[in-house]
Amino acid sequence: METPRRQMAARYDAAAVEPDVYQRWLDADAFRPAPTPDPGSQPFVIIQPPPNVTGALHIGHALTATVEDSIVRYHRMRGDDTLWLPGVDHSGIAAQFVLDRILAEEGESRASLGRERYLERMWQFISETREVIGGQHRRLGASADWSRERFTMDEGSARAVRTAFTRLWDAGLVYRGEALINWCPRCLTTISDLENVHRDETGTIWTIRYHLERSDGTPDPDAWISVATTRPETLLGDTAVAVHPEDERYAALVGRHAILPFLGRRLPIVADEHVERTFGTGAVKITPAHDPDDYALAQRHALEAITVLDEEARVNAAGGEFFGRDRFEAREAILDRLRETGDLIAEKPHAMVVGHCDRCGTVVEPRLSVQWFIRVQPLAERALASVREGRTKILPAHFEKVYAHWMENIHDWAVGRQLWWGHRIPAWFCPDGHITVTDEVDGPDGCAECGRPALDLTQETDILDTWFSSGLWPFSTLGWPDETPDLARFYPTSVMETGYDILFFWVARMMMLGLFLTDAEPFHTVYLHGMIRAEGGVKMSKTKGNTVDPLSMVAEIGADALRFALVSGSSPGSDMRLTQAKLDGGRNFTNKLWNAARFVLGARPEPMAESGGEPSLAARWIASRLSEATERATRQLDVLDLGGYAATVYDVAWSDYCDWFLEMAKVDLRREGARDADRATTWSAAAAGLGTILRLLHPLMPFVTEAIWTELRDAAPDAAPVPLLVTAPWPGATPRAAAAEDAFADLAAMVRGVRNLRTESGVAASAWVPLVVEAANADAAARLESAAHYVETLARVRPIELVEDAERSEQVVAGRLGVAWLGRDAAADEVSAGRRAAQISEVDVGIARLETLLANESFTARAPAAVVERERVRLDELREQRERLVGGSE
RNA sequence: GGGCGAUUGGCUCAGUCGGUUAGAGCGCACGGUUCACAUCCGUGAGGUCACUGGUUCGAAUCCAGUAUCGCCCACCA
Repeated sequence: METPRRQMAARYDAAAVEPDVYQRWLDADAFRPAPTPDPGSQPFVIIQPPPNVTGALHIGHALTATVEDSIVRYHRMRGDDTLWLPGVDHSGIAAQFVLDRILAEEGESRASLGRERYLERMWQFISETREVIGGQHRRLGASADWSRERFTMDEGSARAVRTAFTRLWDAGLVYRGEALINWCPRCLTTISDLENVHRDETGTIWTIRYHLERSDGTPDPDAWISVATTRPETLLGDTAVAVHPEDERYAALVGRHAILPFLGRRLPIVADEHVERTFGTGAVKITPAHDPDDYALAQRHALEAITVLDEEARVNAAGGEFFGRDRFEAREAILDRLRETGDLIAEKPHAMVVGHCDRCGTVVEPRLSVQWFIRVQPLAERALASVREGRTKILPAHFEKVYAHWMENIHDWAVGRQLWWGHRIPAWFCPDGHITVTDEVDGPDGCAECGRPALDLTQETDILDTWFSSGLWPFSTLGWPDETPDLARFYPTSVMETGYDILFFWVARMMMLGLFLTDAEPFHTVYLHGMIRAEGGVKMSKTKGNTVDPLSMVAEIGADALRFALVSGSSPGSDMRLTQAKLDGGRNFTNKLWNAARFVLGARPEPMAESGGEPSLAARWIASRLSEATERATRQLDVLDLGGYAATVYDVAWSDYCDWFLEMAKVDLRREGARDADRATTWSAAAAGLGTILRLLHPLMPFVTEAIWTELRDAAPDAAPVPLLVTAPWPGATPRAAAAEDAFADLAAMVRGVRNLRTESGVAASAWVPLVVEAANADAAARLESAAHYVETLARVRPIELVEDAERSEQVVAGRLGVAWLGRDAAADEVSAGRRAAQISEVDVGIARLETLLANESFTARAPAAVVERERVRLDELREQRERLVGGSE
């Protein structure tokens, strides 16, 4: 029974093909793990790093999706019990930032709406963006199990958050206390150290006189101590001046007092070893409520801390005449007044680092307040040990050092946020000051300490840092804290794939919380990808207008082409440049595959005979090459070397299969007098090879391979034995054919040599010219004869004449098969003389080098025998080649 | 101030725990209307692997140092 020949479209139309293919996968329910795992299968689980809900996906998300999807599809084909669980992060502060901006455009604000209506508005906003994000992942080909899609603000996450927080509290790892935290006066919330990003800036350092107190308590106009500061406005909160205990300049002053300008406050002069004598004047003004160093010093000396800035960083009532001014206005005003009084005695430029809010860029203000903290040292120790002892591996490995360094110097995590969008801290205050923490969704029954009824308690209004719920993600998504079947089956997970930029923010927190809460490493491998940069190696940013939008790329060149461009030439942890040339390369490769398939399907012999006889050299060779490529690709995917894998499949598909095999297959198929059975054999080999390539390539380029698979399945059921490629098994190991590979190598060398001869001799590309060959020996002659039909077509030479001891042209090519030169017609076109002489001297150089090497006794004695032997063989070959080149003419 | 990484043809990158002639894509030059593909095919030019020293029979690869670039961390006013 013959299948009618199918006609593939002349051009691959990704925009038309991809949505249709994706729908077929969904219809087949291809992305969901089986209801029960196959016996003997290993679980393979990736939990998707949840993108922010705040907007559309950018190119970094496309990279994440591509890498994860490739790995997941590979494992699915391997027959693993594979789950890729997708989700979205509520991204507290970022989401509020975006929504606030939208509200501002509408003339509304957080304040005008109030907490409840604001949160309603947020849910409405994010339900739209969540849809968009899911749709975009599907366009990229993400084979995630959408039925398990999660959100960090869904009820499951909320429950996990309450449980996790309560367990940390019960273990004494959560505390509430007064401390100097990073405050963003614009976002109006605490931020963590990680969200406080330091930038180098050139500021000014001013030197100010503080007059000393006289015995009558008034400032002495003639005696002072000079202090240096970069933040004059904090002067209002000064409560001391500090000097180094061994600084002789100030020794006499320690114990006395200075008088604070404007406010008249008495400032004790204290001695503290942390003061650097050589910096500034050697005397430091101490503002405990607005500087971390000063705060620490104040603790040592039991100094008062006076807050002089309000939430929005304006001078508060404690600031006297400067009340109500913004901190930077106040700075100028204070400097002006100091100039008036003559107490500003120096100002000069000063290189310094200034902390800014990661989200909005505002200069962070250290602020003294009562906050929730997680005591992280005990958590960090375990997280560190897991990596040190190899239970979790980080790729690339050098990030293990970065991780360790951070874990070793970790500070407590200020985890409360004065925001609305997020998980409210499950803590209740009792009028008597007691704190009750509970994981009960409805709150506690009463105060845990004094038993006062629940009605008297009020819940904490602070919410948790977004990264707290993200830190639970690998297990909260699987049902934790319940012992769900998914948790039992899929946890711990396998690979955590994400960008190195959130190693601390996220990976470290997952490790710490995961180990504490589940007593297991949440994943065995962390794969960190690099950042995508624009042409020229610069950062992509919307303001620079040099971003690559993944979705418009998909529309333009297709998801496969984009995916290929993102992965090829990349290595983990290294940034990579996404250039137009690279995108073109992906598009070209997609096109190449499509056309190769179009050729193969169009070349199907009709009617199709039974296969029979020996497979041709081309067929045996490509099978062997694909076997090698399969082994290599498998190895590379197993160690997550995506860039290497992409190169492997690209090379075998383009160079081996298309450039050589298909051209040789054409010869076999079109050869006059070929038997139908042989044609069938060759075509089957072509179809089988195509099937293998499709399977090898499917993880990275799922759409085009699936589309071709559909066609191939109809034409060659043996080559495409299952309905959908997405569920096809990964190619297995097949035997290599060393003989065929060697035979091909010699043949290809001959073809290349002859092509080169033609070009150099100026033979017209379309011209058929005779070729004369003096075979190296009888075996070579036999092999040449049996492969003559290939050489003829591939090198466009006809006829091929085998000779012995003939007079030869000066234009020859020499190889292991023998020496060849173009026949009479071409000889007349010779444009360069002495090619043979040049070849001989080239061979002589090689011979000389090898002779020297092999004469070196320390080489022959110390190098491994196999290496020495290889060099001996090579020398023999070159000597033979020289013999043949020289022939009888010398 | 600490730490990490990079440095390979004009550009972007590979280079398999050292093996002697360093690869690919793009770009470039030349040639091509061969019935899958010009998003293509063929041929070619182009690299003393940043520098210096060391280890070794042998170094792009290992070690030390230098330079340049990049990144991360960091409480000196």
